[in-house]
Amino acid sequence: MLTKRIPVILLFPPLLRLLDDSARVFASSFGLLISEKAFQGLERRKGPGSDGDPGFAAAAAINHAAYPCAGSSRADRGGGYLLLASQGRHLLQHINYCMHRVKLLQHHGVKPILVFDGGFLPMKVDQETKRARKRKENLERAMEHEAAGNSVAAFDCYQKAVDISPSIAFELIKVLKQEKVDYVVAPYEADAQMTFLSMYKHVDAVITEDSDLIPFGCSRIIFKMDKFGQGVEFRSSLLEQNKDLDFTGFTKQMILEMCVFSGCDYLPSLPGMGLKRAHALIRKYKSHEKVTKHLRYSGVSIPPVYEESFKKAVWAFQHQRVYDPEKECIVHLSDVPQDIGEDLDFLGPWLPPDVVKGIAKGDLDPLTKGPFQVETSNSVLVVDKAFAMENSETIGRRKKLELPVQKNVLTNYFCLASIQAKRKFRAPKFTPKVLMKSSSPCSSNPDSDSTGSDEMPLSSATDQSQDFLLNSGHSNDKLPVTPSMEDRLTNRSNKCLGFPLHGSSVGKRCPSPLQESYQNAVNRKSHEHGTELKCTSLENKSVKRIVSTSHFFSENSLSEVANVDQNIVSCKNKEDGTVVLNDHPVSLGEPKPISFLETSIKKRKTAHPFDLETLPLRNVKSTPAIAGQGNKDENSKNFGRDISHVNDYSGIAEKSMEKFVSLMNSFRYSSSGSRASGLRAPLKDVRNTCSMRTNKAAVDFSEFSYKPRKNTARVVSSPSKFD
DNA sequence: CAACCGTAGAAAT
DNA sequence: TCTACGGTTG
Repeated sequence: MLTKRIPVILLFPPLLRLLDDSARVFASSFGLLISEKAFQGLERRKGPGSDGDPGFAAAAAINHAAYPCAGSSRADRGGGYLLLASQGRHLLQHINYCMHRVKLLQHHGVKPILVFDGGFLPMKVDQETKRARKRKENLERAMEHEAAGNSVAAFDCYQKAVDISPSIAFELIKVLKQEKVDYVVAPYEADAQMTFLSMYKHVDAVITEDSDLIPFGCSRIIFKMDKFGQGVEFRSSLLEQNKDLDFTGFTKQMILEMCVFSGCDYLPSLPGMGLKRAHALIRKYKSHEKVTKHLRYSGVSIPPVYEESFKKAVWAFQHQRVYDPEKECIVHLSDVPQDIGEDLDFLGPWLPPDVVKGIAKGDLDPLTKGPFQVETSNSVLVVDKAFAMENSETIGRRKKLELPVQKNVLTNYFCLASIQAKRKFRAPKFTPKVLMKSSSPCSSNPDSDSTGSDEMPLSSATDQSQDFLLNSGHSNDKLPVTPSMEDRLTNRSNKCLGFPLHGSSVGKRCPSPLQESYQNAVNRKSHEHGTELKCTSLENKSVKRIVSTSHFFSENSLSEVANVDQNIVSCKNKEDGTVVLNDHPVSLGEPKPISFLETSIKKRKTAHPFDLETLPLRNVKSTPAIAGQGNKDENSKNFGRDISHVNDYSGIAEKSMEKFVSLMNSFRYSSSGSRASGLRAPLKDVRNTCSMRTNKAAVDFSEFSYKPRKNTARVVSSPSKFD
């Protein structure tokens, strides 16, 4: 998983752990934006390809990586073709996995937009070249091993020498084009791009594994979404209600500075400075200037460069260059301040509109800014062959497809907790009126009580993926498409957004037998999740672009899910007879009391000093969302604030949180238990003999000393550059 | 000085 | 995720 490879990112998951109230387990699938990182397992390693030649030119790397496969267990299949196919299998797994997620979201009426990483930010080039160097070393080592006849060791090194993610992205984009799923390749970082889309309400939420989205200021993030569509939701608006760390009075700026202090991609943290200390310091001194001042005053020697680097890191979070799909040009995430200086290249060099557009569409290599060097036809061939091979294998033996499993234990923990909670979860008594009209999946199906059917979604997920595979494999022979409301809707939304691609649209083919089996599986799953579907539809009131779910299911008249989902769509239509984006699907009446919050949050509920309005929202409106009324714009703008639906998840959330908190209680922050709280005076004037953690942005901390420890001397990196 | 805490590196996956 | 370590608290 990505976070294991990049220590810098590791620094933020602790923050995630500390979020309880604002990070809630949600039990329905929603959210509109998927980062490729959400599909973990997708990236074994982030960064350039071997030989310092980064990015998408990974096809060459595939050859290298594939080569040792011949010597491995797959040798029996023989030949170079197999080598590539073997790699293709990996590609396929990832693509398959991604598409499963896409379909899952689409099934729940969510329109995903996949966001890919683009070029490197100058600030990160150091890291990337280091990674590239390591890969090169591994490649050389692999060749040595190979020459020595040690194929196992060689294979190991070959694996380390390869960056497969660009090739996955490249192939995935092809599939996305075929499937008419929206995507966008960021000019630089996907995180910034996703934040941009979220900020300007092109999407309602971001699904990702990367907690960098928090310092970026993304207001609604869904972490660790599993294959059931469950995950942990983060809302910046609920941050104040967090218990483990007290964020009351924190502005977005403070959160950002806290994160930078504790270490980020753009700036390594000071030794001994972790999230807790950063939090305590920011809490007390409010701004990074005052914090550094205080640290210096306390005798900590901080290099003069630090403040400048700190500012740059903050700016990189705030003003990074991203692609504006509306204007079809490169823009800053937010307007740059005056004092930022002349040279803005550290935010990502400016790019001409045609280039950045080409990159966004996946037509241009974000690194070379030119056409891809990859031999497309070949790779297609390889992948197609791999598809065929995979299919014959999986269908023939009905072998369980090896989807990348979420290995993160925290994730698993959450999912487990959610599943456990789900077993005991009963339909909320409160049901939206509109939904009552149709046959509810819960009421009509005796199995809707999900007890004991946990394996089901698993297998259905597998089926689904396989089915998808099959379809993709034959995706050239597309069946006639009938124009529909959804199509119009789709076109419209695309037009207005200017995304590279089309609208979503899954179910435009006649259901194949496999598809039908998938449908059945989905239906069964839907029954199981009946109540959650209702929640989903509740959620959807704030979802900006709901497309095609009903279409998908309308071809399967048996689907009760379809009824529900169609209801949503029909509600969307009812205002003026045409499909309206951003409309409320259901009328909820009075906002419900928030039981979850009431029970688990004792903190005061004051006006939010956490200043959401500091964000450069284009359509800012402070009117609180009132469920069931208001115009469409308001709905989408205020989605982050209407938490009435929380009611429905309370059981799940409490259950999960209870376990979560007990597991994570080592992180408990109690204001009364003074030990952890408050500021610890750092050790004074002790020379920091240790080296810095290595793979971070290059900042010279040779002068710096802060809470040094003996054991830090064990750090491997030889600080030659600090000499 | 025991108990506890946060950080950081190693190990496992 | 696990664990060792140095540091703080009372």
